[in-house]
Amino acid sequence: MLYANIIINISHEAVDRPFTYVIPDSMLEQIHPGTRVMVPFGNGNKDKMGYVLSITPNPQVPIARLKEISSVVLEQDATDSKLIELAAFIKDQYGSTMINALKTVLPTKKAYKPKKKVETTETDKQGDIEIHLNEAQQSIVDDFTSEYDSGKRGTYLIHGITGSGKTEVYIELIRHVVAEGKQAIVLIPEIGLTYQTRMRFARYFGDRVSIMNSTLAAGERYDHCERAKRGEIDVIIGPRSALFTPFSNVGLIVIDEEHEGTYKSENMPRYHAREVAEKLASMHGASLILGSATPSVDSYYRAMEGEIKLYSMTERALGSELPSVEIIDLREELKSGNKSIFSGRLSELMADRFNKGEQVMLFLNRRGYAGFVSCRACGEVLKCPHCDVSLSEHKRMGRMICHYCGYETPIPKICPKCGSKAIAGFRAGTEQIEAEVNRLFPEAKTLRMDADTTRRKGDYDKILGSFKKHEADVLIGTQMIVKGHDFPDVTLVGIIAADLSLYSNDYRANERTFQLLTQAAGRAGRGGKAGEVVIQTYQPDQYSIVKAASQDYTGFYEEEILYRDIAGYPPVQDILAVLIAGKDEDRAYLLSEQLVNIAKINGGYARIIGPAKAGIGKVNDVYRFVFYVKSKDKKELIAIKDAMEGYLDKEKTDVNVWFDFNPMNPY
DNA sequence: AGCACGCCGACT
DNA sequence: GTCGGCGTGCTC
Repeated sequence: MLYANIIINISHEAVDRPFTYVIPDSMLEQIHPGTRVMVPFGNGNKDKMGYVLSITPNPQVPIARLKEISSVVLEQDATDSKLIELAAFIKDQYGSTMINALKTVLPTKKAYKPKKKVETTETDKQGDIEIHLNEAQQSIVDDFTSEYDSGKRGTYLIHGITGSGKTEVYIELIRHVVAEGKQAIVLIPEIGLTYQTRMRFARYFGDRVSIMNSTLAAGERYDHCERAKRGEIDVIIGPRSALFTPFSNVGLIVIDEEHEGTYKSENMPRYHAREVAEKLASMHGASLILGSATPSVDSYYRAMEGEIKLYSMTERALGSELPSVEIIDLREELKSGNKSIFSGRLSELMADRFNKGEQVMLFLNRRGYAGFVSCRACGEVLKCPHCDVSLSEHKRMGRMICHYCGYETPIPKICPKCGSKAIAGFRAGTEQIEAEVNRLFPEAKTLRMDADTTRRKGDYDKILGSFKKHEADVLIGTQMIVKGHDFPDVTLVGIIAADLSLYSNDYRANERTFQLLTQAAGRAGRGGKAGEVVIQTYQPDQYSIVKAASQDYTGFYEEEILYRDIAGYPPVQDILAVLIAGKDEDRAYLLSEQLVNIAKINGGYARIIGPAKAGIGKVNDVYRFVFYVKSKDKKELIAIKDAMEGYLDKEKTDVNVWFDFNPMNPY
């Protein structure tokens, strides 16, 4: 006998969980995850509509209490059942409860107050504007559309250097599928679209395109969903959650900047938008386009293995030259007595640009004025009393902040341990760079962009807009200034400390460094003028830095994949991280040992590393342990995860367990 | 969300 | 005695 776990279509917290029903033999064929059924519910046995989540041979509830499904709904809502099937996929792949998977996938049913009307674009009407494609762009469009028209579907990777014009290619491909009455989903990294790109899409698709903001309120998201359901839009552009737009017939999914870390969810379930998009594409019979100037090693590996098709664009669309890049060895600078943040070469070039009235971008891979505060007399480091990490200094606010739990305390004047006054923050931050620029070039106007100066909605656009209007000579910032913005007057990019992103103990450190440097360098010389890039580093021989300087992606990839292969890291092997957290340290450790045992019993070739105290062993007074399971066969890892989930279902414990496949950050 | 069960006030 | 108030709690 088979049973169905069903969620009742009532929008209320209290019944927002599955109920089990007997599947009558006559319905066995028709019932799958996502099927809409009618079931008797509640004391009055009123017929309610529900969605089948999953099918199981052994129900959790005594069989005597179960009722039968009364009927299968004739008109199946294809979009809803697709999304539920997608939720089931997410649950299976990443490990989570079905409810959590559903919550990430289904639009909020909550009613919303229609406040201000949606921002309207004051653009030209949809239609026939030059799109002019160059040869490289046109050949991709031709190849893709001919495959598409012959009924072929699949995943494609467009490797196009910065400025090669990927957006125009996307627009052409989308136009092609939209012309067939299908819809398209375009994913962009959380950081948002530039104004120009937004305008370009609006120009081609008029009011048939909807752009989701990453700071979207629940009500607004609901509105997008309703419009999509009513068939009022053909194209949705948004962050990873835009995948869950209830379209009836998706023809194409585009993931721009596919290497970006924001495509991996940091909440439970920790799904990767790339993988979910591929599943969604196959459900709809759609194709998936991945695009990047610096493809993820994961995707490029798949292209090299012949799993997905690779397109390359190696020239800038407007024909401007790639910038010339110099690597400056900071060790030599120190030897020659230069203690400034800027090397001699960088300050020389900055002076030159200020004289010419051109603009400079200074990039630092570090947040705020942050960094730990330590005592130079006794060596004491200020730590969070609740977490196993050092506190970060936020000078402007005069406070020390824990980036893990939010704990705050004033910046101390004397060392709490020995009373010395020699207590101070280390490391360069964007604030310090700004101060240094002001000191060396008092006439240069500076703008700073980092987590502190972009706190409010609109700050981001304001700073970039102001820089674009040339209201400042220098833009100093973290990661967020390197994303695809065109500043034609920028002819110099300075990377202050290229190796900062190498110091994390994470296998992706080199990949991340290469991507950041390549993208930062790509900001220089986008107008007619030639650009120069200065990369300052203490490790001038590191391959990720050398290859970024020569803008040599394949060279980087070849070195990187060699290392991944030897070390057994993704994409050559898959990793399942299991995080165990509990207030009681002993119980948490005991459970991690039990789970390791289950992994050993259920795994054939999988290797297990741990359990060990997590890198950050305590957060908010909760103790954390971690172990990793590695295998060349992802299915094996999923089976191990399923076995552990089964154990946890039965065991009932106050210790929390999370799964994370191919984690983006070490635990 | 619905619907029943439940334990106290004013009604035939 | 008993009809009905809606507070509380459960729904496979």
